[in-house]
Amino acid sequence: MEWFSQNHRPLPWKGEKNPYYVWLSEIILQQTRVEQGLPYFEKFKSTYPTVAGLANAPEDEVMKLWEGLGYYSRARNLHFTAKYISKELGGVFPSDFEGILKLKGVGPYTAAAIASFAFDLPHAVVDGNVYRVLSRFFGIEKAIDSTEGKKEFSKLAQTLIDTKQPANYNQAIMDFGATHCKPSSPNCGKCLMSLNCFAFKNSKIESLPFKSKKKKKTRPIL
DNA sequence: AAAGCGGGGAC
DNA sequence: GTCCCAGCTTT
Repeated sequence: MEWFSQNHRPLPWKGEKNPYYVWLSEIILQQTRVEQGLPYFEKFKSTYPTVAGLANAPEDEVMKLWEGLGYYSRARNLHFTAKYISKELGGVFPSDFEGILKLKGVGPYTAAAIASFAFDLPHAVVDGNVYRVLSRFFGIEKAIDSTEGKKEFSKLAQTLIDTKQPANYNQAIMDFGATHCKPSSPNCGKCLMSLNCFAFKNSKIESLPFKSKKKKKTRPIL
């Protein structure tokens, strides 16, 4: 958080408290780089300023707006959930973790993100950035793509969160992973925590985090 | 537990 | 080519 206080990336969803906008940004950013998702967030926000607007939009219009972003089930679930919130929940976004997690297209990461950013609830996010930062700093070699590994990281993350400012903590650790503790060529040279970092001290920056799954094979040439 | 889903940038 | 990205759903 000290690092974060002096390394701000100004992004339109930072500090956002409207759960609809937080949700929208998080769905768009699933497995998607910030730079790629940014214009889509602006498009959706201006086209559908409210969840009711999104709910009332025709399906093909929503899909057309999503075009080019990939993982199209996200768009279908986005539209479905907007209709659900608008029609079944009276337009009121769920405000507790369990309720948020029930929404179609919302998993553990996104539920924690919405809970913390929009409602200041102390749920730690665990995304690709968090896996990387925690595995390196604590020297956790358990596979991040295994059921057991996910449980362990999630449990650890939850013990680390600053319960007084969960939104700021979650933003900080993800930004730190995205721009400082990067997958390749992390900026260990000027890292506030390198002297306490297991991976840095043991030359394991390149081998952490550990994944067990084989690389996806190229399609055989027929 | 493993597979399926995508476009795109960095190396 | 390979890896990874503010992951989730289905098998």
